[in-house]
Amino acid sequence: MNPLTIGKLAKQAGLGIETVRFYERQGLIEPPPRTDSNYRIYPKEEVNRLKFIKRAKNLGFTLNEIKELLFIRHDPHATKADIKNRTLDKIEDVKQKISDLTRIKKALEHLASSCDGHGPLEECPILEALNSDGAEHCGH
Amino acid sequence: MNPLTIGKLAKQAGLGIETVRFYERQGLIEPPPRTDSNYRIYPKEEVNRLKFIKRAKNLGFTLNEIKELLFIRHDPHATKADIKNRTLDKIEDVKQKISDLTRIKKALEHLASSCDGHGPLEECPILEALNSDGAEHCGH
DNA sequence: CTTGACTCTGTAGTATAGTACAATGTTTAA
DNA sequence: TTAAACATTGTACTATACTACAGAGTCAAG
Repeated sequence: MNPLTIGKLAKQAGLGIETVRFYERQGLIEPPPRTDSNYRIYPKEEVNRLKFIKRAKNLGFTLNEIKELLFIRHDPHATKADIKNRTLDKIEDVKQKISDLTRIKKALEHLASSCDGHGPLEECPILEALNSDGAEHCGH
Repeated sequence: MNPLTIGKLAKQAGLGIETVRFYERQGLIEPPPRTDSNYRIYPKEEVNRLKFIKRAKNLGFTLNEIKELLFIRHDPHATKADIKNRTLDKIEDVKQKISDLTRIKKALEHLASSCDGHGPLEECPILEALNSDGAEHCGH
């Protein structure tokens, strides 16, 4: 309906043209159809895939991990149980990340609120935010 | 009390020795004191800093961002208000990450539960997990 | 109908974050 | 007391993820 050239696609996704072609070479997006003059033409939904890749990268996923996320339900030889297991593994990874980030957030909030007081800045360093067990925090 | 050589430190943090020296060159950890024979000796707390770096990296922070997190309250020329503002910015970043991850988690949980049914796998792709506004999801 | 902005392929260069020596010196444990 | 297992500096190499051309062809506005 409103097919996009690579330049428009890249702009809408907030990426460079070269990056889009790079993602195609890496198998993160499908090679799109071409015009008679060999120009790539993309459906507008491709913008969402690129935005997903961009944000997932920001969350610490590598391009390979993102590829797995994108294609997890497309392996025709995998059983539902296989897919479920792989999905459950990924859910665990994501939960761990959320938990780590939540602790960083708490440490930062603690620091921010200590900027309101009159004494010196709290000694409680952000360091303690990610102690391996995530248990106690500055002893209060 | 129980100072560590670089090898023991690296092992306890789950990193390579070369990586620890690399982080020192990058300013992520302080150059430690040396023995008479020029060996680095670390207090055992240094393990926590390295573990923090490791996990923060896994969350999509670059080494420079991690450096900022680690030293945010150590700039002697910054006012409390400066530090507070920088901290509030970082809190916003972290909140965005948590929100993105929460949506990925929901999409994965949806996929996992669709693996239990008898029909074909849900078409709902993980793609929609990160639509820019994060609004609707598969229309159910 | 031309000029400027777009596209193509292919190759090469960059930034980040390590990783792996080589050549040498130190510690430790049999 | 000597061999292994550790440490030192310095340099070079790698993987990941772009980014920037060159040299060519294509499209769209004036």
